[in-house]
Parts: sequence; C-alpha cells; structure tokens
Amino acid sequence: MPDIKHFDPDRALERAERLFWRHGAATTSIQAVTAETGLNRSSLYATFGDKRELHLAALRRHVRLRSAPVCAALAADPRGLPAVREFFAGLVDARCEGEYARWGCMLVNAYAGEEAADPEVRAVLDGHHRSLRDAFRAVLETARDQGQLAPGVVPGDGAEVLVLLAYGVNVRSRAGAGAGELHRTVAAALAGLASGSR
Amino acid sequence: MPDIKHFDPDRALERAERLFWRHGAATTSIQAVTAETGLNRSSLYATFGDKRELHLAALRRHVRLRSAPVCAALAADPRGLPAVREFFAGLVDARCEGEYARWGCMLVNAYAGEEAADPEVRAVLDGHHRSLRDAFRAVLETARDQGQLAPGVVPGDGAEVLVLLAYGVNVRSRAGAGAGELHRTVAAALAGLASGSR
DNA sequence: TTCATCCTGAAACGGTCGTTCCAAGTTCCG
DNA sequence: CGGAACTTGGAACGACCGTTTCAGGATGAA
Repeated sequence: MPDIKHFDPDRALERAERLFWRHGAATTSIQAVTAETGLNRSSLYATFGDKRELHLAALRRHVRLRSAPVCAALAADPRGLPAVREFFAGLVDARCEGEYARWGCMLVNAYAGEEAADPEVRAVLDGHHRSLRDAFRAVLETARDQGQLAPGVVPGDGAEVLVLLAYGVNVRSRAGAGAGELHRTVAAALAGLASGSR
Repeated sequence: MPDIKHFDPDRALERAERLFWRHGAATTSIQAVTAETGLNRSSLYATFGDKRELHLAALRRHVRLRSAPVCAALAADPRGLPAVREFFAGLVDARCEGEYARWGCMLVNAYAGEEAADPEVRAVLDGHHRSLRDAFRAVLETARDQGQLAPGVVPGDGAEVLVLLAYGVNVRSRAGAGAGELHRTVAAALAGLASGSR
C-alpha cells in the first residue's frame, strides 16, 4: 500500500450531495465541487469517476443515509395513522425550516431534471418510490388492523396516494410555500383516511 | 416602418417552450433554440432578449396557452366531481401517452430547477398554483352544493390537496410510471371525496 | 429613387464546461 | 534505504456556453 488518500471520501461525497441537492445536477459544476470539498480535480476523478458517476454516488448516498432510514422507521412503526401524520409533519418542517429549507427533496428534484432520462438514475428513483410506497402500505395495514382506517381505503392504493402527496409537498415547498399552509393541506388529505371522520 | 420580421415570433417561442419543457432551462442552450427555430442568434436576442427573458416568456406562454384554458374550463364546469375525474384522467393520459409523454409538467419541472430561485419565475409558478387551486375549489363548491361531497370535506382545503396530487402525478410520470397505475392511484385519491363512498 | 430604419447572417468575444495529462510528492513494502 | 504504488497539485485540452458586434441586405416612407 504505497500512498493513502489525504481526505475522507464520504465526507467529500456528502458535500457534493448537498450541492447536487440544492442546485441540481446540471447547474453544479465540477469546479464548484472542488471548491466545496477542498480537494482538486485529480483526486475527485480518481475517487468517483466522472461527473455522472459522482452524481449517481451522491444520489445513492442520499437514499442510503437520508431516505431509507426514514422509510424503515415508518414501516416498522406500530402506531398506524399517527405514524403517517408524524412523517408528514417532519417532512413539511424539514422542507420549510432549518438548514435544508426550500431545497426540496433531492430525489424529486432529480425526477424533474434532465438526468431522469438516465436509466441508472431512474433505477434509484424507482427504488426509492417502492421503498416509500411499501412503508406507507405497511403502516396503513397496521392502521387497518387496529380499526383506524375508514372503510373502503385499500392500503396498497392509499400508499401510492400518500407517495404522490409527499412528492407534491416536496415540489411546492421549493417555491417558498409556508409550513402552516402545507401542514393544513396534509392534515386535510390525511383526514380522509381515518375512520369516523365523516 | 423599414423592415419587418421574417419569422413568426410566437411560432419561434412555441419551439423554445417545447425545448425548455422537455429538457429544462439549464440544459437548453441558445444554440439548441436557434437550431430548433431556424432563426439565428441576432433575431433571437433582438426579439426576446437574453436567455432568462426567453425562458420567462416561454413559461408565461405555457401558462397562458396550455394551463390557463384548462383551469378556466375546470372552474366553469357545472358537473362537480366528474369534472375533477375528467381533469385527472386527461392529465394522466397527456403525461404518459402521445407527443408529450414523459415530459412532465413544464411548471412543475421549473419548481425543481435552479430557476425556481428567480423571483419572476416564482411569480409565474405561484400564479399558476393559485389558478389551479381556485379552479379546484370552485368545482368542489359546485360538488358540495349538489350533495356529491363527503361530509367533512372543505372545498378550500380539498383544492390544495388536489393540486399537490396533480404535482405528484406530474413528477411521477416523468420517470415512466404507467398510465394504468396513475389512473388507479388518482381514482383511489378521489374516492375519498365522494359522498357515500364509505 | 433616396434614405433612414430595421432585420439578418456570420464571425468573434471572454468565460466556463468536463476531462485528461504529467511531474512532483508521499507512503508502505522488502 | 531503494523503489514501486498511489495521490496530489496544477496546467492544459477542445468544446461549448451566453452574449455582442457589425457589415450588408431588405423594407417602407417621402
């Protein structure tokens, strides 16, 4: 083993992930990545390959470290509908306040970009879509078994609806929609799922 | 009046609109616009100004000629819920089949792009959001007056939910989601609005 | 017809893009 | 200590970016 890397690859990837997240793949230049990470072009290319591979690695890191844990926690939550409400409350807050306010969701942003034509990008997006949908379905099945669900609500279909709702929240939050407005809208959408609500 | 334009500005703008719609603002070059429209840089700049202004004009044309008429027809539809179902059926078909399949919605794409930080772009997006929401609210009020609405559904809140649902459909359709899947999901979402559904 | 006015075509601007290359430096193994 | 293996810094590549400029052609008014 002759020489060792002088930097932490995952730390650099996390910086790149943030750039791609906030500005998008097309408008994030390699130069911007080198400036943000502190390392130079050679190290970047030697470690991650070209820009497309770097973006893919950033997308996959995002799914692995940010999206997947949330999906797993959601799927394993035994509370039923309250878990769904908590998920959306956290989503709205994360999108409207704090460090990542108005960044939207990195994956939803990728849907709308030119990069969505890339089969490997699409595979990441599809994988995340399935994860989130399956998590919602599990929670809705739990809710149904506990009698929380309004009659007529099918967990599989309801889960797809909730995923689209989450996409909508992510889209709308990027244009500066207020947290209060989104909380209210989400509450109205979820009210239709609960038994005894009407 | 010395000389007259040798081309139809709106025809050129429509070509540019399609490029921005399909590929996004960042990845559509002026060169691509000149190639698509057939006119050269000078005429382009003299007519529309720089790239930002061209993109804004394309966005506004999109709202004026494609989005606004649909919103107006929706708002004026006297049928209530069937109008909502027809809107979404048409949306899903337009996004999944035909000439514009998998292009998504130009406005939703703009939400996710870097251009959403531009105040003028954001004004266009907000205007469209309000138009669509108001149209949905009008239709839901009609539905309520005709007894079609499930008790507990507030037209104002339901309208916001439907807009987010539409955003979700637009996002998901760009990654190749099937029309059948989206039709089914939309149907499940709308079922919760109808009276006697549960 | 003359002329002022506008449009068109094409070349060119500086800047930035993603990517490659290579010399110099650093590290571990024997 | 010698040298192979690998990283690093930095220059350089051609291509493309958005934009400007200008000469020359076309047009309508007087």
